[in-house]
Amino acid sequence: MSDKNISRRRGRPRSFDPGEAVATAQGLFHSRGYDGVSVADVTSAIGINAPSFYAAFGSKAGLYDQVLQRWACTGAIPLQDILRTDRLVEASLVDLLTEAARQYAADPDATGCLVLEGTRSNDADARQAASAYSVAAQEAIREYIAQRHPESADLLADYVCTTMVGLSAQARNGLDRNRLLEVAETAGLAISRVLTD
Amino acid sequence: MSDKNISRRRGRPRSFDPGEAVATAQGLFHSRGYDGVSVADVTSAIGINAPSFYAAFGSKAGLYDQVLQRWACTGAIPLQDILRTDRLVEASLVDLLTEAARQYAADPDATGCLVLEGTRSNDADARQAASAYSVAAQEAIREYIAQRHPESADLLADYVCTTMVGLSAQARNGLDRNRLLEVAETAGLAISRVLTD
DNA sequence: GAGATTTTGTAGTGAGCGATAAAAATATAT
DNA sequence: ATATATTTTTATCGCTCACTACAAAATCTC
Repeated sequence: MSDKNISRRRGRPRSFDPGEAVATAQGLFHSRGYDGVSVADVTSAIGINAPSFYAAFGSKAGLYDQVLQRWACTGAIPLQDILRTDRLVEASLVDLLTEAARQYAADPDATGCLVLEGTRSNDADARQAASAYSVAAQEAIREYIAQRHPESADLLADYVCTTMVGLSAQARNGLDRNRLLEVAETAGLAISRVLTD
Repeated sequence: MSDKNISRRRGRPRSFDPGEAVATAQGLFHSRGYDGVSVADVTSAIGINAPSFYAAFGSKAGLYDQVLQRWACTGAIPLQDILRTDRLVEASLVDLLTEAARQYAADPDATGCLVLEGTRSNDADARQAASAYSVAAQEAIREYIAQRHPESADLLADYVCTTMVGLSAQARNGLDRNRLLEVAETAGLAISRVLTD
C-alpha cells in the first residue's frame, strides 16, 4: 500500500473550499433571506463563476439544504442542552426563550432565526426544506414537555414556538436584545402559570 | 348651474372599477404576500392590460398603498373598539389577541395579518409602507396601556405585538383557529401577571 | 509525454419581472 | 362634423433571475 491513502482526485483541483462556501452562503441567507439572495450574490461572495457553483451544489435549493445542515450542526439552539430533565420544565422553556432572544439579536447583520425565517420564503422548495427543521424542533419541544406535563404539551409547544417565531420576526424588525429578552421573560410568566395551576 | 353636476369625464371611459380592483388586489396580496404577487397576476385577475393598471395606480407599490389604505378602513382590527376605557387593560389586551387569532385564521386562503406580513417583504418600499401602519398600531397599543399602567406600557406593548406577529406567522404556517386561540389565551396569562403584580 | 478526468472562464439561454411607447378606440365639447 | 381628452390594445423594453453549453486549463494515471 502506498504512503498516501489520501489519493487526490484526478482532474483540475477546485479553486474554492465548498465548506467555506456554505458558511459564506449561510451568512448571506441569514442576513437577507432565501429570496433576497441571488445565485449571483453567492457566487460573487465566494469568488467563483456560476458553473463552478452548479457543479458543486446542483442548484440554489441544493446549496440551501447544505446551509440548513450546517446550521443544525453549528448554529441552532442546542435543544438537548436546554431541555434538561434535571430542572423544572418551566425553567427549561424560559431558558429556551431567553436563549432565542439573545441569539436572534446577537448579530445585527443576521437577525432572527435562519430556519424560522426560511419557512416564510416565497420559494416552495426552500419553505419545505426549512419547515422540516422547524417541525422537528417543535416536536422535540412538545415531547420534552409531555414527559412531565402531558396534558399541557400541545398547548405549551404551540405557545413556545409562536413566541419564538414572534421573537425572530421582531428581531428582524429591529428590536434590540434587551427588548427581546424582556418579551421572552414575560412569555415565561405564562408558562409558569400554565404549569403550576 | 346645470342639472348635471356630475359631468362625466371626457375621453374613453374606464372598463373597470378601480375600487373593485383594489379589493381584488387586497385578496391577492393577503393570500400570497407582496412579493408573491406579480403585476401580471393583478392585471389578469382584474381583467385589464398592464398599461391600464399603470395609468390607474402608477406602480405596484402605488397599488399596495391603496390596498393598505383600504385595509385600514375595512379589514384592520378596530383598535378603538377593543382598547376601551370601560374595562380592565388586561381584558382589552386579551380581547385584542383573541380577536387577532380569530381574524388571522378566518379565511384559509388569506391567513395572517396583511400588514404584519407586509413588513417582511423583500421589497423595501412595500416594507416601509406596511411598517408605517404596524408602527402606528403598536404606538396606539402602547399609549392605551400607558394611560393606566405607564410603568408597564413599553414592555407590554412589545409583548402584545410580538405575540400578534407570532400568531400571524403561525396562521400562515397552517395553525388552525382553535390552536391560535389557545395560544392567545395563554399569552393573556402573562399580561394579567404583569398588570396585577 | 499521452490520455483521462475534473474544474475553470466565457458567454450565453429562456423565463419572468416591473414598466412603457405608440396608436387605435371611445367618450365629451364645441 | 371636428377637435380634444382619456383609456384601450398591441407589442414591446431593459433588467434580473436560475441555470447551462462549450471549450480551454489544470491536475492525475499510466
